[in-house]
Amino acid sequence: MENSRNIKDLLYEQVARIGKAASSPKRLELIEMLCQGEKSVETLARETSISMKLASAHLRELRLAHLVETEKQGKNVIYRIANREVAEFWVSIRALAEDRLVELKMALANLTSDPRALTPQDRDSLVKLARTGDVVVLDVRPAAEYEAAHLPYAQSMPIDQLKSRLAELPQGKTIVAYCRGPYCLMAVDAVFLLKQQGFAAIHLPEGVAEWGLAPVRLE
Amino acid sequence: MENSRNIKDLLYEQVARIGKAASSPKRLELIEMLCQGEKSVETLARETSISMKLASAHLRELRLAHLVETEKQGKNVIYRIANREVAEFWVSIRALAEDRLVELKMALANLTSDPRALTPQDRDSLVKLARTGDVVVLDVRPAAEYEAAHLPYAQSMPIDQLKSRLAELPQGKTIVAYCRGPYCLMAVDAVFLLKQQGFAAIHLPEGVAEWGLAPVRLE
DNA sequence: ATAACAATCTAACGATCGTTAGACTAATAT
DNA sequence: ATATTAGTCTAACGATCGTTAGATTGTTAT
Repeated sequence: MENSRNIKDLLYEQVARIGKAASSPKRLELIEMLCQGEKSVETLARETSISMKLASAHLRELRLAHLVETEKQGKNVIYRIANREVAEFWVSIRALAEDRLVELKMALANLTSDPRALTPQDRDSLVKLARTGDVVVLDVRPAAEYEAAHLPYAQSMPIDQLKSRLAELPQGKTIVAYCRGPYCLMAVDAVFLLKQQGFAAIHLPEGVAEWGLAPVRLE
Repeated sequence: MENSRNIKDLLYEQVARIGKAASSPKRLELIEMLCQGEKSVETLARETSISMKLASAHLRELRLAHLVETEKQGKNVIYRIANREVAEFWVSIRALAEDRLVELKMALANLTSDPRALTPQDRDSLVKLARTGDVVVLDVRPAAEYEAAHLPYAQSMPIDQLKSRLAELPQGKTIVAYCRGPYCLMAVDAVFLLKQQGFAAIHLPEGVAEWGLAPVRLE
């Protein structure tokens, strides 16, 4: 019957709303930013290198797709990801893109020769090494993002403070630096700087979203 | 530096290609159809109620995003899903849509009061019951799709043959009918018919994609 | 009250997308 | 060789989208 066709059209149309939200590069970047923690429109615009007007327009789309939520705080509007499932979706669509699109695979290979992703076992080992203090896990994102969520036993040292705080780091140990994820290049820069200064540094191209850690609300 | 901005733009743009492919209702429906097994453009157009020209145009987009592959067979072009990851993505974006979009949740609730999804344990139990023959798992999709992939111990009985083949079904046992997935209504119709005929029938709103079963190539 | 600021809303532009029709290509059938 | 069938390519239409500018709404500071 033609009725069931109408029902089907309606169902697929709804799912397509999510696809549409994920069809713009800037909206994806905004989602990744929000996976790091809640942020104001101003901050989001600055971090993604777009105007506040454009950021507001894109965030509106994400809000209409119920992927993000807002809260007014003084004269700022704070955006946050709706729930953990949104972060999982971001990781999942990115994984499919890296699996299917050769252009993306090559761009990432050019970027860094680091291992692309850790297996769950790798992660367990890393956590164990970090707990015992055999390696130092360094979170080089802004402090607020570290507060919202960070990898187990990680230490906060924002990239712009790194140079002046090198003395806090132990000389003999391996340093594992991470940031917002594989498309964020702060940890790449950090490793470059650390190696220059004689440290044994490794780049971990993952972040809290990849580890399934949802950011907490901050006051 | 502005250079890292260019790199980032490039990376997010690639991921957005996948989002763009998933931003059209018809393309999503085509993906779901292909999750059932490989099909010609003609078949895909008929099953999704669109013209062959439009189907060809949409399939082209999916091909450019490397989500589907083609093979020429005589004067037909056979489309198939690129790999299992694509099917997983379809299940994942649909899950997010059902989680976030109230409209979708309500539409599905109106459609049927059946349980929405089975837990892994539920699936194990069902397989066990099907193996021992305590329930009959009925695949009401076209026979070719059953051939390409089907749930464990399922029996093929296409919806259009169901009425004439009722004698093949045991009277006392519970019959679990499934089709292409929660947005496909063939199993709903089948259960309606079976109940009318005095059978104890249940609708399973899942399909091979939800069970992580990749369709095999047919000759 | 007035000014400054954060953010949204409205309107507008060019670019892209969904859809359809018509010409075209390649494979099969007569 | 001609006709038929399956599918793609091109061009074109209106609709939607991304982006920017200008006006507007709240909120805070003076």
